[in-house]
Amino acid sequence: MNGEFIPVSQTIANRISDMIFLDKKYMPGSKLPNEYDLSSELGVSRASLREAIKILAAKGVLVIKRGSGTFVCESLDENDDIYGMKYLEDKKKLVKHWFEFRLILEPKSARLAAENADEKQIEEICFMSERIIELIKNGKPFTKEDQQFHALIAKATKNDVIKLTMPSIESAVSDAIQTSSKTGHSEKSNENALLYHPSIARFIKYRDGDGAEMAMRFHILRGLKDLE
Amino acid sequence: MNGEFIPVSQTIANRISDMIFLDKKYMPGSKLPNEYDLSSELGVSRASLREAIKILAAKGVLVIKRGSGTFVCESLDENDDIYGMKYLEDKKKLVKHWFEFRLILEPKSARLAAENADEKQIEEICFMSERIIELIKNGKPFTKEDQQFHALIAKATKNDVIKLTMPSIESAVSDAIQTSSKTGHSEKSNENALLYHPSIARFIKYRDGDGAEMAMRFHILRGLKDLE
DNA sequence: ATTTATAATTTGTCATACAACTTTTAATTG
DNA sequence: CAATTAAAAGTTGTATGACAAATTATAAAT
Repeated sequence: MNGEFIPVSQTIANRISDMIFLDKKYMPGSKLPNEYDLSSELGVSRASLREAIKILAAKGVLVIKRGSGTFVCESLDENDDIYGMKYLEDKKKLVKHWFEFRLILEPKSARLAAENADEKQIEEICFMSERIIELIKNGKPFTKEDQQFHALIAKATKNDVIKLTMPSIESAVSDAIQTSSKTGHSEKSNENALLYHPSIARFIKYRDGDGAEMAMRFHILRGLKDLE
Repeated sequence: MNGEFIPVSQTIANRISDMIFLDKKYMPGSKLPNEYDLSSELGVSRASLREAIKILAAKGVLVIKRGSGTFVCESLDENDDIYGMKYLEDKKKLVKHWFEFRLILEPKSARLAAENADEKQIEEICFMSERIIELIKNGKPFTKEDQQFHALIAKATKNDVIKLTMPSIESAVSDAIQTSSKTGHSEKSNENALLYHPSIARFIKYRDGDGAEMAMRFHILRGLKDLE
C-alpha cells in the first residue's frame, strides 16, 4: 500500500544534493569525504552511499575519480545538467522562465505539427483536446492530460529533439510548477484550455501552420499572463 | 595513466541500455530478471549490478519496485528522458533535428541576450568570439569554444530554463554530433563561425535585438545547410 | 467461494574483505 | 642538494554473504 517508500540510497542522494545546492557545504570542484567517513557520518552502509553517489554521478552532479576521490562537478554553475533546477531559489521566477521558454518553442512546434503530423497523431491530439474539455466540465483535474496534449503536439513535429526535450525539462521544473499551481488560478487555467486547445487542434487538423502557431502563441501568452 | 577506465557498474548500465534500446530484449513495462539471476547472467556481483540499476533508474530508463521487481520505464517511447537519444538509429537525422531545434531557440536567445546581458557577460561573449577566430587562424579545433560561445549567449538571456537546457540537450546528442562531424565539413564550419560570430557578438554588444536574432538565424541556417 | 495464513520471490541494507589505482611520503642515488 | 625511485597511505572498485522488508503466489481454513 505504501507508495511513499524511499530507499536509503535516494534519501542520501537528496541529502548530498541539499549539502551542495542549499547548504553550499561542498562547492563545485571540491572533494567529498571518502566513502568510509561519509557513510559513517550519514549513518548508512558504504554500499548504500555508493548507490547514492552513482545516482548523483548519473545526473552529472558528482564526478568520481578512482583512487583519488569523489568531487562536485566543476561545471555545475555553468551548467551541465538541468538537475540543479530543482534547487533554484525563486520558484515563481522559474515557472515564468519555463513559460517564456515554451513561448519560444511551442508555437513553432505547433506549426511543425500542422505540417508533419500523420492522421493518427492528429486524431490523438483532437481526442485529447475533447477529453480535457470533458474533464473541465466535470470539475476534474486535467494537469496530466494537459501535459499529454502538448507532448502529443511535440511528438507530431516528427523532430526527435523536440519530442524528447519537452517532457525532460517539464519534469525538471515540475516541483516549481506544482508549488505555484497551489496558489490557485485554476479557473483561469480552465478558460485558457477551453478557449485555445480546440483551436490549436483544429488548425493542426486542417494543416494550417500559421493558424496553429498563432493559436499556440496566444495560448501560452495567456498562461504567462495568468501567472500574475 | 588510464583515463579510459570504466567501472563495471557503468559497463553493465550500458549493456542493459543496449538490451533495451538496441536489442529490444526488454520492452517498456516489461520486467527484468531478478538481481541474483541478472548479476550471474552478466557475470558481475549483485552489488555492481545494483549500482548499474541505480544509474539507469536515475536516468529514467528503469523503475524499481521493492518486493516486486525492476521494470523498463513504461513511458520510455513517449518519452520521459532525453537519455534514449543516444540510441536513435539515424544519427544524421538526429543532428538535423538538433539544428532545427536550435533554429527555433537560439535566434530568440540571441535577442534576449542582447536585451538582458550585463556588461561582464557581453565582454565574455566578445572575448570568446575573438578567441575562436584566433584558433581558426592557427588551424586548431574550436568545437569546445564554439559550444561555450553559444552557452554564454544562453546564459546571458537570464532565463534559467534556457541556460540549463541547452548544454543538457547538447550532451545528449554529442555522440551524433561527433559522428557526423567526422564526415568533415570543417572548412565550411570555419567560414560560418568567422562570418557570423563577430556579427552576433557585436549586435549583442550594441543591444540590437533584431540584429542579434537575425544574425543567429542566418548562422544556424548556414550550419543546417552545410550538413548536406 | 472467500478469506486468511503461509511460503516464495524480490528488492533493500549492512558488514567485511580484498583488489586496483592515485597521491603522498620517505628513501635512495647521482 | 636535487632528482629519481620505492614504499606506504589514501581512495574507489568489486565480490560475497547474510538478513530485513515488501510484494506476490500458493495453500489452507472457514
